[in-house]
Amino acid sequence: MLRPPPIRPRTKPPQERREEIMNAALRLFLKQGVAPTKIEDITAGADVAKGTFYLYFSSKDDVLGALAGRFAEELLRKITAAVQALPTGDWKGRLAAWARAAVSAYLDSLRLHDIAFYGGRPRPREGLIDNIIIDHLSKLLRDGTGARAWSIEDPQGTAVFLFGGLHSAVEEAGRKRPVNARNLTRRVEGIFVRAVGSKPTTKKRTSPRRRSP
Amino acid sequence: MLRPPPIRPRTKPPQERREEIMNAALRLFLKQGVAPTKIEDITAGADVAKGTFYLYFSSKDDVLGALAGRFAEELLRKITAAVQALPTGDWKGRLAAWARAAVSAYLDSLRLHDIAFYGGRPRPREGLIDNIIIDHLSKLLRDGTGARAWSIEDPQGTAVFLFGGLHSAVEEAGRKRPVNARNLTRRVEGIFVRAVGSKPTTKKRTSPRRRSP
Amino acid sequence: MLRPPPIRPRTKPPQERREEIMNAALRLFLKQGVAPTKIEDITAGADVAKGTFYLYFSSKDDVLGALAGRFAEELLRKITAAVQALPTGDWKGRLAAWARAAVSAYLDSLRLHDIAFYGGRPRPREGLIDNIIIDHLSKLLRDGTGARAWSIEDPQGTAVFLFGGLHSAVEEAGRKRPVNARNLTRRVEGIFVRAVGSKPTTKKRTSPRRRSP
Amino acid sequence: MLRPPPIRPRTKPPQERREEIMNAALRLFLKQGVAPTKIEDITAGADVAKGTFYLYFSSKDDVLGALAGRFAEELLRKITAAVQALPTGDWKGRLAAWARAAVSAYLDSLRLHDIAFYGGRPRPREGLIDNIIIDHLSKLLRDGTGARAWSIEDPQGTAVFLFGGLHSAVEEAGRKRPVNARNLTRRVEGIFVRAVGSKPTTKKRTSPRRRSP
DNA sequence: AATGAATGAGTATTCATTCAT
DNA sequence: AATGAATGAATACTCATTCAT
Repeated sequence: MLRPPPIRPRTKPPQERREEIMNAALRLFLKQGVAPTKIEDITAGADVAKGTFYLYFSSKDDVLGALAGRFAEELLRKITAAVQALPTGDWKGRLAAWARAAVSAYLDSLRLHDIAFYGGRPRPREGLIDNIIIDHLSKLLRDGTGARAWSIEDPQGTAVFLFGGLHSAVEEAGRKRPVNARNLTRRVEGIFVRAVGSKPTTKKRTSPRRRSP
Repeated sequence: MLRPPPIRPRTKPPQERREEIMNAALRLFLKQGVAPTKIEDITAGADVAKGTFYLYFSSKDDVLGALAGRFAEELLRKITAAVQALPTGDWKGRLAAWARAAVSAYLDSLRLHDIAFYGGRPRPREGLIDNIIIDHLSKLLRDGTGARAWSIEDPQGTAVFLFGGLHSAVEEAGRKRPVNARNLTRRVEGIFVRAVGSKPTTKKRTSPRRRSP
Repeated sequence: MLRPPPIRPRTKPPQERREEIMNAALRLFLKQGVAPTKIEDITAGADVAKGTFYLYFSSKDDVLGALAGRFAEELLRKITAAVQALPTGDWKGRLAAWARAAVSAYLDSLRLHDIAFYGGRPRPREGLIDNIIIDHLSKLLRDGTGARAWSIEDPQGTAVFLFGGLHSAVEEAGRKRPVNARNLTRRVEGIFVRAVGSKPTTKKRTSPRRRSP
Repeated sequence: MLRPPPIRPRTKPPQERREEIMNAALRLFLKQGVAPTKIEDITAGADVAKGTFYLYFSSKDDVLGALAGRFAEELLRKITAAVQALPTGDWKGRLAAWARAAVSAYLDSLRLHDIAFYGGRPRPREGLIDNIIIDHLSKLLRDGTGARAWSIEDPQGTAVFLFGGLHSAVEEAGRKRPVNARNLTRRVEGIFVRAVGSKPTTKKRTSPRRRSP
């Protein structure tokens, strides 16, 4: 009497199952976005029954969280390794290494992070509406370069960076009201100006605060 | 035949109705996030019937888009005004003004932008998972300040800004593959280092640190 | 151009729709029991879409409650009418009328009440397990009749009644603990004895518990 | 090879395991009702694995049945013992003993019986919808007492008993159609009237109703 | 005998969208 | 233009039951 060989073992180490489900979810989230992905898609992708999903996660949001956590851990590990490879004294080097490692890790998984954290709409509306703002900044940077006020190699990329940073800073500030608008503004303004390669315009401002002793 | 005068006019100028619906939607998106907001919530908030929504918009995504457009327009208007108020030659001033205006406009509507664009999850779970990464960067900045490698007043805020910028830059890059990883990395690295108050590390760098003249 | 005549009006007075759904639910609950009846069965029975159910009720339990309320109202109306038809002074007549009206109303809708209130299992297990207890009481009543201790026409029916009453009384008592077991016991005992046509065992009980004389 | 002695014996006498499962089920049925109790709750309560349940019972209904059987047996044993303790000739005494024993046994396990047999909804909605009917009867009994038509010490309790008995009688009748409505009505009516005691027990009570002091 | 991971049919519930009035 | 009752496809989630170990 022939018995079909048990192709797939009925049970697996829990951690392994969990990982498989997470991986299937990740794959689908990346491919089609979070919202349009149904629990059933995930279980089909992981080759388990629907109920099995709920043995490991309580909802789609739950996997999303697990995915985010996993990503953050890995990212931190990479960055830490990169920074520690440099001598303690080389601060700029370490900072640069930090940036490099982070960019690299993100590039490795590209849209993943965004997706994991923001629930990544299928495609942030082809052509990001922010664009009109970023383009405006980009033009300012380019014009300034033209006028030799500063020298920016890639105005568009820089504009994107600055805008993204600004956005984050304001959002973060909004998270802990009341917002000290003056401080926030000064700080952002300072980074903008320094980032294009100049000192913050200390001029007129009498003394908002600290003076060199 | 006497008709009691209609308390609420059954019809209104279309533009006005449209605005009312948008405002109701905005209010709700801000309060509870986009996904959990039902069309019916919006119409209830705008004090119109459910069907009326579809007279002005074709879907929730449609209002979201309209909201985003309106925000972007206003933002651009404010920034432009601020920049144009300065003399053409004052490039740094103009850049600073740009930043100021943008921060200010965002603060005006705080979470709005993020919500409108990212479908804002109810609240990125108090304490943004990115935090562990940002905290790491923050510590690096603080340590460097302690070691007088640079001088950062607000390491946490700066970390948030830099991380946000980095994130945007990578994301943007990912949008138009193939990514020139080398360039991207170099650019981000450069902004990081400049932002903390130094020139990009030209490697040859004789003096790691700026001295006050 | 032929238009199919609108057979079924798309909308109806809310109260009417609600009634139709309740009626469909009742019909099904009676036929197959509450648990096995799916919401979809109900909507199919009422010839409405599934969603319509939730426009009028929030769950199956909700309809069940509405059904119970409706039944109680009708029952009360019938009883009240019957009692008021008799002269105020005729107390026994009124009590008898009460009983008659209640029995009659229940018979009208037979299993309905039970179903509405207890969620009526499809069939209280053909042959009610209580039977062995009731049979025991029934035999006692019959034996007593044989011994001319009393005269009971229908021992089985009486046993059912007494057992049902006893059950209700204990259950009700259990509802408001602490239970005064002594009182409850005395009361039930008294009704038992009176119901078979005698006076309660006259009070003589001096001590709470029996002693040998 | 040394194996640590198993703390909990992996196997037990079957009868014992079975009892443990029944007890766990009973406890849960009493606490939260039958329907909301999951098989898994039961096995957790009995400290066995899910699969073990199916080694002893085939379904939830199966345990329910076993529980009911066990209860009926015990009840019958107690009643029989109580009745047999009295001399054969003392019929009223025996009837009274029957009632006492039954009440006592029920009180011992309070809600158990009802739950085991009727699938006891979590709690027949605090305040039994029947109440409006029972209250009506209760008022009639009280009024009659006031008018010295009879003397009922506890009108509410008596109403509960009579209503419960009536309900059972009708339900039982409905079980074996065709119903002889005339007989049923006469019988119930008779019990009602007898149960309140034919003559107004005028005895001790000086004034039937409260007077203002 | 006992376990508990895995299964998947069964169902309740939601909500964007339509359309007769 | 406005309404809101009605729709029903889409989906999340449950839980009794099985079975490989």
